[in-house]
Amino acid sequence: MSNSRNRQQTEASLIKAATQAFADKGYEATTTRSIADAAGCSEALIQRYFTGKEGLLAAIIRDEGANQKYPDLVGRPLCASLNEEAKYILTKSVAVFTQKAEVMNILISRVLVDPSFRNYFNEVAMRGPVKKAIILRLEAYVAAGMIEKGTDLDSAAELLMSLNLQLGFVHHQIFQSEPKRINKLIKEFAKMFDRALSAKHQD
Amino acid sequence: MSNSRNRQQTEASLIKAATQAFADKGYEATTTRSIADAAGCSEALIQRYFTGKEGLLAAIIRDEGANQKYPDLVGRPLCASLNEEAKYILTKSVAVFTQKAEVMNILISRVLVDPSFRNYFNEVAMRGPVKKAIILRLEAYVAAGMIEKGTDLDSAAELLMSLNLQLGFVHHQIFQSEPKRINKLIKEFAKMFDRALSAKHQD
Amino acid sequence: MSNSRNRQQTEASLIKAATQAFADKGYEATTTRSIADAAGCSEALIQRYFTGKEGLLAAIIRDEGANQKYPDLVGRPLCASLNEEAKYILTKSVAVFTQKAEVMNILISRVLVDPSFRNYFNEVAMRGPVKKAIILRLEAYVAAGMIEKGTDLDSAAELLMSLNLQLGFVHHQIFQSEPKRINKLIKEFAKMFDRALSAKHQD
Amino acid sequence: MSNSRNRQQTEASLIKAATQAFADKGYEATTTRSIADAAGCSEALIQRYFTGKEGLLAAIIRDEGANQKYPDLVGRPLCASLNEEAKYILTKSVAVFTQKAEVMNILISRVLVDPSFRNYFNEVAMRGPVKKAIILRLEAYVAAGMIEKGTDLDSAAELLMSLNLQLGFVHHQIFQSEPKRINKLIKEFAKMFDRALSAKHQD
DNA sequence: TATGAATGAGTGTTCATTCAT
DNA sequence: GATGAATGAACACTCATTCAT
Repeated sequence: MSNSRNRQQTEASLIKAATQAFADKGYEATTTRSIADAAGCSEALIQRYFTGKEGLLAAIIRDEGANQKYPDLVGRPLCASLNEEAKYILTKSVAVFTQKAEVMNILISRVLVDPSFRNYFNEVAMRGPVKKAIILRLEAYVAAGMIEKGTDLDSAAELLMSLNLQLGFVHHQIFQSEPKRINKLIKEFAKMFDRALSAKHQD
Repeated sequence: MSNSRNRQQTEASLIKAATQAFADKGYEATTTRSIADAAGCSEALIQRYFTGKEGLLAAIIRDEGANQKYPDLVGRPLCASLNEEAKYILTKSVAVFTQKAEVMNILISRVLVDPSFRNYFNEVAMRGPVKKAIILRLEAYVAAGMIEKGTDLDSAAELLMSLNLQLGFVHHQIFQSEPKRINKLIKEFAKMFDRALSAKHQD
Repeated sequence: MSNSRNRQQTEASLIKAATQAFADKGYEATTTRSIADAAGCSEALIQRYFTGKEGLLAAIIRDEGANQKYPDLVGRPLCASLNEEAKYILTKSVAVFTQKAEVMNILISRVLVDPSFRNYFNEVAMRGPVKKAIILRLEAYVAAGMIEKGTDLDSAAELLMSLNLQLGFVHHQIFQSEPKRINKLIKEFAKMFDRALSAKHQD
Repeated sequence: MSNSRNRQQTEASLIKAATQAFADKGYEATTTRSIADAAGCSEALIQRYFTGKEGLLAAIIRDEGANQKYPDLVGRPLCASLNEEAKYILTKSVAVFTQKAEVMNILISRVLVDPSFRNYFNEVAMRGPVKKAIILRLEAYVAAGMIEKGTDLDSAAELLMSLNLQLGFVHHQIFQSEPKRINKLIKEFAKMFDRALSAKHQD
């Protein structure tokens, strides 16, 4: 790792080490020295490559944003039921939170402390695009007559995102609930979501 | 203010000042000096009274736990509908989050960073007692035949708590959504909750 | 010196140590660590008492300005000749430069590097008051008929100050010329000054 | 600019950039990186070509010494009066200070801080040769009967050099007095110099 | 040869904490 | 009991320099 004379590789090492450390101990409690040690390079490179600790944090989030894609939410054929759709979205969400656990932790903990992160978190990083994609999806179900007319889709999307947060962050990350428990909740949440939104069948 | 020879009063001043500061800037970014200045006393008293910065944080959370009560969740007569019940609980929750905004912020941001706070957060401070109260409440509605039989009450409680978090913390605290918007969400969430849980009427 | 629990004394120690160090090695090459060591106290006190290295420099100069007095230039009876007056002023100037050698060195070397010091040096610290005093003095000699009419007193004052600098700073400080040599120069400078300014006697 | 494969050209660029920077901000406050940037080449070349920052400073001064010439002080015919001679020398001096402003600034500010520069400044770079030239010149005026017998020429030369410093450095460089003001001072200084040294006419 | 990646010693500064008064 | 003087370990960051390529 060390002295590799490969800037991109060194930058990647630093980002990886910093991501881990920030997620574990928090941004403030992490020292640049410990990051450099973990990355196997000199502390000064944090200054040179990222113009300091704060720039390294920014790079982590920027990187994450660049990699973030929600392709499979939009382009999929409709499910046979809202239950299945909800199950899919919640499962996906937990998977995303799992995969990006560290960055998620960093982002959320910064949002609590640094007001300038709020907008980013809300509009750019997490909620904005996800919410839009969910609403588009629900509109398709409305068009297919599967969602009760007059349902407020914005609120329905908020409800789904609320469940996403509950499962993917609160349960998975914070309480580290077991997969079995989480799957049970996904199943039940999906069932309730279905009942709450599905168009009532007429006899 | 200082030299008041009144330990209890000074302790209270310190706790109040620290609560504000920790909530605003985060625990790590808050200096003991700024706390002492705001409290109008000497920095050394933080050491003497609370054995340091960390002890002051502990005292804040201990204090909060001592004051925490959920009296009106349990002893109330049942509502006429689940919609009204949900509206009541969600409104109450937003109010509680509003009232205890600072401590909530501190607690949640510590949970993200310090594993030792997780248990406290889960079992003692927030979720444990609230969840139990909600489940008790829902059981009463089951007994009254207002909730569809076979509904998983634990999951239903989780759903309500998820909405609590979404409204009281994510919207109210983080995004600082306007009351109008929050009330709209409460109304729609309650409607969906009602449809998801209510026993189906037989003709 | 150390742990004296006497703030004023500690501040004085720091100022003394810093004055010596700044004069010897220059402001930039002096570390706050070395100053604190020399003063026998903790480095952190430089921050607390003077808000940093720069504040310590400012305090040194402020202190010097506060102590600076030119009482004997103005209130003295006129000398019997301009030669004696010049001798007096030049001797005095060398003495002042000798006494305030360190601060002089610091001030002048900062003037060369930091534009914000120029005004202070010119108007406040050195030239302004001294020049005014000299001109007042020369005017008295004009009134006494001892200075040739039509002599430009401003230029004459500049000449004297130039000689002051040459003797007190260039010779004494920089080249560290021996006292004997400096006294010889004082004598000759005074003689030339006398010839340059004295009113011509009419036969 | 870079990769020019022309060592001499690159060396010259570095010297020029460093001269400017050292004069503007001082030696210590100037970083090798900023010099390399301004010179349009790599930082490492400062090490290779000049064995480091200090060597670059030495090269600047060495270069200056090599270029320094005072040809027109010696070989000129005598002026009609000492007034004119002084005017010539002072004007010349201001011009030289103006032209070599950067190196002058560097040299003088180093003299204040680094004892090893003192000898160089005194004997080699500035005073030695200039003073000798002035004395030679004054001796010619003595021989021509234009300077009062018994005048100490060494002191007279010191006086002239003092005025040189006052005008060329203190006024022009430090206080940045306007040309008008400087010319006025030259005229008055020359007048006083003339009166101080000129042989008295016998009737 | 010239570059830029990399470094380590050292910078001023911060801050929770200790202790004499 | 309360203060403020004092501290030391740690902090992010700087910079002239080294060295593989």
